[in-house]
Amino acid sequence: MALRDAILVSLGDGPMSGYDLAKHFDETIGFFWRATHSQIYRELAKLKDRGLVTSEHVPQSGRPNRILYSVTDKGREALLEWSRQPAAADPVKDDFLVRLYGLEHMDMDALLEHLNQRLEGHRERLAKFSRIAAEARPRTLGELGRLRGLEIGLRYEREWAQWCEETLQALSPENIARFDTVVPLDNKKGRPKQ
Amino acid sequence: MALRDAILVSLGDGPMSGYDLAKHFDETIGFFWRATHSQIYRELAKLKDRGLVTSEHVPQSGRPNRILYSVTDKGREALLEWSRQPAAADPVKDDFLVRLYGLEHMDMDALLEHLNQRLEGHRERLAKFSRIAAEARPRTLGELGRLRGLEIGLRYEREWAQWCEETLQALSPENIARFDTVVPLDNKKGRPKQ
DNA sequence: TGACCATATGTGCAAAGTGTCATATGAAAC
DNA sequence: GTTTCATATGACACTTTGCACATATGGTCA
Repeated sequence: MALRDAILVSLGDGPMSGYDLAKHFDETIGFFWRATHSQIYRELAKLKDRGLVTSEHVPQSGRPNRILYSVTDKGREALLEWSRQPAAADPVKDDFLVRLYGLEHMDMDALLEHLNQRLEGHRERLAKFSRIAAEARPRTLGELGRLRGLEIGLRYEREWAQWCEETLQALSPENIARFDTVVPLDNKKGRPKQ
Repeated sequence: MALRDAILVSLGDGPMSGYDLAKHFDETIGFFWRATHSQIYRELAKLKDRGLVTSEHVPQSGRPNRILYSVTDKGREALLEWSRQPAAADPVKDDFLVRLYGLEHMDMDALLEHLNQRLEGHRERLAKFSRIAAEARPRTLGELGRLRGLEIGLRYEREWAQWCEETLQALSPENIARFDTVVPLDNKKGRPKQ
């Protein structure tokens, strides 16, 4: 139940509406935790019921009114209590690695293409994170923590990018040629090319 | 919907029972994908309904009978088709990084303790993966793919371990002393020590 | 003898998460 | 003029996931 806490942490930066939070989850905190707007609105309703946040209606002209949420003392206490609980280690769940595990049964051309796409994504995020990290000058504890988060994101993207390059090399036609002597039974239809 | 495919890939190694698969998910494929036995049994039932696997009852003496599942041609086709679909990038979801983001609102002592625990886990898995990788001599495409999977696991654990060390350093009492001038309002009860 | 463990397959239920639709409005693009 | 976009909140259906429980049996250990 960490969506609750991800929201409370986000509201620590100041009052936000559900819409703001959804954007915040897409951008800032998005590397660590994801949530859709429907999930967020539902969770906000629960948080309000339990008294962890308060809401305030802000009329707007032209656009729909906003509902600004703020953390209460009870909410801050809940956060503190949460931080004492053991942190759930996030299990990696990766489609692509499952495919690699069953490499013999896959469409190799498609796999290489996906690998290239993936490499590109990792490179882009690596460049973005590097740029932000280079300019960071943490002055508060909060900023220090966020910089450490950025740092693991950076390492993560860097390693994945390098791994993609290595894997593209390892799975290049020249390199897999010698493995092709072992053709699995079920690939008679599956791999017409090469 | 990749649990389906993770099961089909696992069954590519040969017929297995639900119980076998659950163990397989705990051990071999566990770094990429996780599933509990209840999830697996339910998914197997669905797969059988759709004709992607067949089942065979194997009587045993003493223990409950096993039900061995095998992939059908239709199942192999489904796998191949799946491998052509874009691979879903796995969103990182990490309690601990959310806490770091809201570092000002957390219990620092507890956080440092969790960080140490985490470091230990990463080190253990790093050692384990290194050991396995050192002995690997891939002879088939499948083995090559599994080695590549192991390689990213290794890199992942290595970077996390290093990051934990760096972060422990960065959040050591000496280093955060100068940040302590900015004491958040809500920490009056939260951080009695230090 | 009784508790517990490993094997083996399942069900029930609640929580968590995803995707789509509904509603409302002004501004900009075509 | 009509579509589309950005803002803004919410309902609803659906799937996925995880936990606890149910059932069955033989072996091990205290």
